[in-house]
Amino acid sequence: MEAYFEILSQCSLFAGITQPEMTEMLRCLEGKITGIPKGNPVFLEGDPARFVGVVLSGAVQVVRDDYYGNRSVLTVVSPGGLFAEAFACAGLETLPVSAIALQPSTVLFLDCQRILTGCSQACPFHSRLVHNLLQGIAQKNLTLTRKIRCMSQKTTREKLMVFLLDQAKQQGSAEFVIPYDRQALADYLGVERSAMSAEISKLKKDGQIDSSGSWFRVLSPDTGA
Amino acid sequence: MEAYFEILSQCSLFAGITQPEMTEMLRCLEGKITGIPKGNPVFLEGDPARFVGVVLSGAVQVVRDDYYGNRSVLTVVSPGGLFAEAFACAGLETLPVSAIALQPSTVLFLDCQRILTGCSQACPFHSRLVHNLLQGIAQKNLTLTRKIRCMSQKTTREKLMVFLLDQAKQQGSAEFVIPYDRQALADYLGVERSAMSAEISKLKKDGQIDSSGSWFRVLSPDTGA
DNA sequence: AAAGGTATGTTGGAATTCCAACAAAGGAGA
DNA sequence: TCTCCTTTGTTGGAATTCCAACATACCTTT
Repeated sequence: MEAYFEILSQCSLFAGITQPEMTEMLRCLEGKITGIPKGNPVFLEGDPARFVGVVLSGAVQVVRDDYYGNRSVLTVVSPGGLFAEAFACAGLETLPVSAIALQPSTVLFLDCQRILTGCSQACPFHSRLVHNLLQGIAQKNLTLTRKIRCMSQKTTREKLMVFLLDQAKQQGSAEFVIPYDRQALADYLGVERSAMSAEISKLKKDGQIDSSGSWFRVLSPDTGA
Repeated sequence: MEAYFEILSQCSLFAGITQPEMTEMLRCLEGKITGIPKGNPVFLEGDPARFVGVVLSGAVQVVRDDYYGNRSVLTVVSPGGLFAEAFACAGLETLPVSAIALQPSTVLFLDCQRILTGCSQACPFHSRLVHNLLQGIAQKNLTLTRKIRCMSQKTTREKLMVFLLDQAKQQGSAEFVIPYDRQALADYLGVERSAMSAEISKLKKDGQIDSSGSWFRVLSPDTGA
């Protein structure tokens, strides 16, 4: 278990927790480490949603089947990544998704109730763990909300401007660098890359923004005042 | 404070907590009840994001200003509703939004750290409170994810089908009733109401679905097998 | 039953987006 | 430096969506 300390320390769930604390904690939580052969399920839709998973090695793909059984990939989780935490914390009885090992993988399962309830020994790190869990889910909440705000705009131009103004506000400056290339930005906004590129050009021509690569500047609108 | 028991008991944060427990808890948490005149701010952007708010009476509007100062309404919170919880839990130092009382309102503020940390008296209801808080945010997470899954589809038809298949799966039946009228559904999916109505008609004509009002049935696709 | 109002369905042209194909601009490696 | 490959920008026609206007259905009130 100690072999995975480095990976675990990168997991948001264990932020600010040292190795000795972590080993004690894992014992206390009765965390279970399981190896899963490539292509095998980590869990299946309908399984009880009791556990959060941490990928220790390999890669795990979370997939969802619609009513007809058409499968779509939701996420791919790398070592250090957490998964299924929202389902467990939301109080779902069963999982609405499946997870499959893309490579031979090692996964740490933690009982969500055990994380929340705290142990009889009043282990002092439970509150930290809960804090981390809550913080992670709340942050994801904010990123999802931001994305929806962009995607809700009607036109590509509006989606872009909402995104860029949000970045400017977040980074506290009219000049900033975005963490996406054009294709990733288009995917994020839910539009066509080429159409988006064209729109960026138009925004530049119209004097609304300036940009070069992943660098942008939003220009003060001429109020005419 | 007891006057608000009925409202508080409807708040997701206090689910499963009885009145005597609640009064003890509020004392323990040092909850502060404040009256806010109509039109006055409940809090302003930039204020420390330490508190979660519960509307006890009136109505509170959460608004966001973009980089240029254009204001947009994010939510309107009614009595029993929780707000600012994601910001406080995500660990933001300052609030990225403002809140304004639409009517003369009463708001209960709770220190988020105090909720999470637990009190020295080992008040037995803290864990329930944390559980409720986490569960609420996790559930919101799932609803946001669902919405994004629909909105990410390219065409109105695909958005509709993803939504309907998701409903069928959630409700465990090919027949179900949706909790939206046409306008609300269009807003949810981010499309035009009239275009969506037309698309529903087409889907019916194509034998993909059957519907009447808020009742829908998704029909098994003819696999040709 | 009539009238008014609201929600829903339908339609046609304007506007926008998608799509595919290609051009241009870098970057990495030989 | 040259070549190959990836990323980004540009363009035109096809497809889709928006928008506004109107028709129809349903519900409530009188």
